[in-house]
Amino acid sequence: MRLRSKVDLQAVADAAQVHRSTASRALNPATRHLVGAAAILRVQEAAHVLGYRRDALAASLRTGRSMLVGVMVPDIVNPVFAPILQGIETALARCGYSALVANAGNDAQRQRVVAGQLIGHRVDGLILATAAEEDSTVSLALEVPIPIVLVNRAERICRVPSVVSDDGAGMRLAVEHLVAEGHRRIGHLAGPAHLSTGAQRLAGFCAAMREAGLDGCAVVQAQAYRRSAGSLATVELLRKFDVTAIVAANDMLALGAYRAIAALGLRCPDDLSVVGHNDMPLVDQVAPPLTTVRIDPLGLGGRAAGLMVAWLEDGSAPPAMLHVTTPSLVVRGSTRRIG
Amino acid sequence: MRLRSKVDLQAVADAAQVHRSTASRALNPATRHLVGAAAILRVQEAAHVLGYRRDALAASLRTGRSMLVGVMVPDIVNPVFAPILQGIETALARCGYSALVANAGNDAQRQRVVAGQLIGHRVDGLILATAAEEDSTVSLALEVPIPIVLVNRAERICRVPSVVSDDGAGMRLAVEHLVAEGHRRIGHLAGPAHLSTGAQRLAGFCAAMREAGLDGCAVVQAQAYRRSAGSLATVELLRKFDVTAIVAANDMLALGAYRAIAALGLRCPDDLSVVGHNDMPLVDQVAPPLTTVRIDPLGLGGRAAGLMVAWLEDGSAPPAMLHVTTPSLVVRGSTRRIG
DNA sequence: ACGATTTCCGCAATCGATTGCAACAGCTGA
DNA sequence: TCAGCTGTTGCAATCGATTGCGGAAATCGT
Repeated sequence: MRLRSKVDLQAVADAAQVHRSTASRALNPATRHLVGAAAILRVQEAAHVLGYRRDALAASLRTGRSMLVGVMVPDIVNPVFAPILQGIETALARCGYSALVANAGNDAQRQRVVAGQLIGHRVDGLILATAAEEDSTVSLALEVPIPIVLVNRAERICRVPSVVSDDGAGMRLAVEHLVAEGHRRIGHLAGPAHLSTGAQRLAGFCAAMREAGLDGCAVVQAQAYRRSAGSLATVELLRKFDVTAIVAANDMLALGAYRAIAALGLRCPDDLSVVGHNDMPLVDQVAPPLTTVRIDPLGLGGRAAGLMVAWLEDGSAPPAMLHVTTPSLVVRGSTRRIG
Repeated sequence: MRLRSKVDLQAVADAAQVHRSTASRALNPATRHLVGAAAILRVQEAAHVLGYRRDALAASLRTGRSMLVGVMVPDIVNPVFAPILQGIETALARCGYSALVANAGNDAQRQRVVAGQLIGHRVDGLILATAAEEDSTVSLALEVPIPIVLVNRAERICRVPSVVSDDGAGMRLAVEHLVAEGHRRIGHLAGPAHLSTGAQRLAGFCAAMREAGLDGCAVVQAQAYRRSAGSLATVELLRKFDVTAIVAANDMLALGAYRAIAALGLRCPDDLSVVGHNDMPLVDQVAPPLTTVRIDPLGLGGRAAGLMVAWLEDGSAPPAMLHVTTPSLVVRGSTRRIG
């Protein structure tokens, strides 16, 4: 006597006059061929009539697979991550997986805790958009062990598959564009050094400047990828160096630079050109429209999810290599020809 | 003989020389008082040494609670939803719950499918940011039944607890501001009529116009909350009506209006004032900075999550009422005094 | 018509944690 | 000394679906 007459597999089986196991097989496309046509019909009919809903939880317990992939982002409000998430979700969905998204913040310890919770919920794998150059959550995943893929940010030494935009190439595009527009004194608004995007873009900037025969030491580092940090760093940059253009490690920092420039009574691009990085949503409509390095966030997310699915289906870990996508430059109104 | 020597509760119990059940109780703060102090110590020690990780899945199967709340948004890339999600997540986390976020798109049928998947994953409740004025996913949830709360968008007739911003008040703020600035001929860029935000804001606009003694029939409806739809609708609005100001149902539409205005060779705010709605991230830095109605997305999300948790903990459904938060107006550069 | 296959289906174990029930030890008070 | 109580612990059932194994039934060939 069940008060809450839940429709479980048993109920369907009873209604269809077959055994639970037969009902299970009839309902699962992969095992359906083991069941007679008449039985399949009866079971499907019964399931439909009773409004049966398969309990993924119980199935996961038995099969050991949840069809869930945990995705960690540092800050869901940062528009950069939305399209990456989108790319991950659609790619996962195509293969029958869902994303369990967690907003983990920037603190490494909290990230580990959150990862632990995801693992506790039996996610089949982890995709991190949070990785630091030396990331303890990656270590955790390797210990457990659980499949893990990095996206957007990679570790310095590559321990797991990672898909990132070519940060060096991106900075070269930015610097070459500015040089072509007549700029010589170019500053860099660097991101946090413990993140690959911060470190790689700084390195790329310096390399590009050297290649152009310029001195690349006009660098100030922002504390975080936030507008406020970008403003602060810009003020410092302009105080220390005499530049005509700024390459920011990130669109958020570039927007911070906009504010600082306005606050100092200067104008962009008349007094100062600015180049961002990521081409995140809406930067085409800020004032002035931001010239920026476009990464392909949907592609990034899609490839990361693809690697994860391949890992899960194949069962063996893919090589711990860097998968790099090439960025492009979108020239808008924040850069101008000088001299 | 287990090849993959998984540490389950049994392993911990063995190491601590107690029964599984004792180990379970010792590890659960709520039942710990039933266990002797010595045993607790041994169990905790063993769990720590073995690196035991509680399997939330198995626990959920037994207890019937997953501590997961499904959250559906129509478009994760739309920056409006990020802060709402943020609010939901932090409020849930404070109570030990996590959010299972699903990007369901705008199609009602797909939304039902996604909701079904969430339910299949045994989420304890559903929070919808996708609701239409008559929403079939809500019907689904009521049938199942499963706790459900609406956020940002409500149904026309309130079947479940819903927390929304006071759309009527928001439009009144917008219209009154424009009237105070000397505008008389004001148009409305309406959102989709099947969404409460579209319908309520339209109604609010008309009411506010009437109150101001003005004729409020300069209305064109956008097909969706996207910039492209906003552009199209704006072109039509300006073709049909001679207005000096536009109140958009949504910031995305307002940004679309910006584009259309520029494309028509006009300028904002010189030729046309524009007011948005939501104050989503970054609209403070578009050109010109958008005057908009600020809703409190974190508060919205937080209250929705709070209602959900109360429902889950209490066990009985809270009244199916509308919870309304009052918006405020943020005056920036897209509106100007005329006459 | 009979043995050999193939097809279909039921049985029971399994995943890992939780929890009602009962047993048990040690203690108190009569 | 024993009934009764309290505080701990063990036992076994339970949540719901999956799946290896073996047997029954149906089909086929000769």
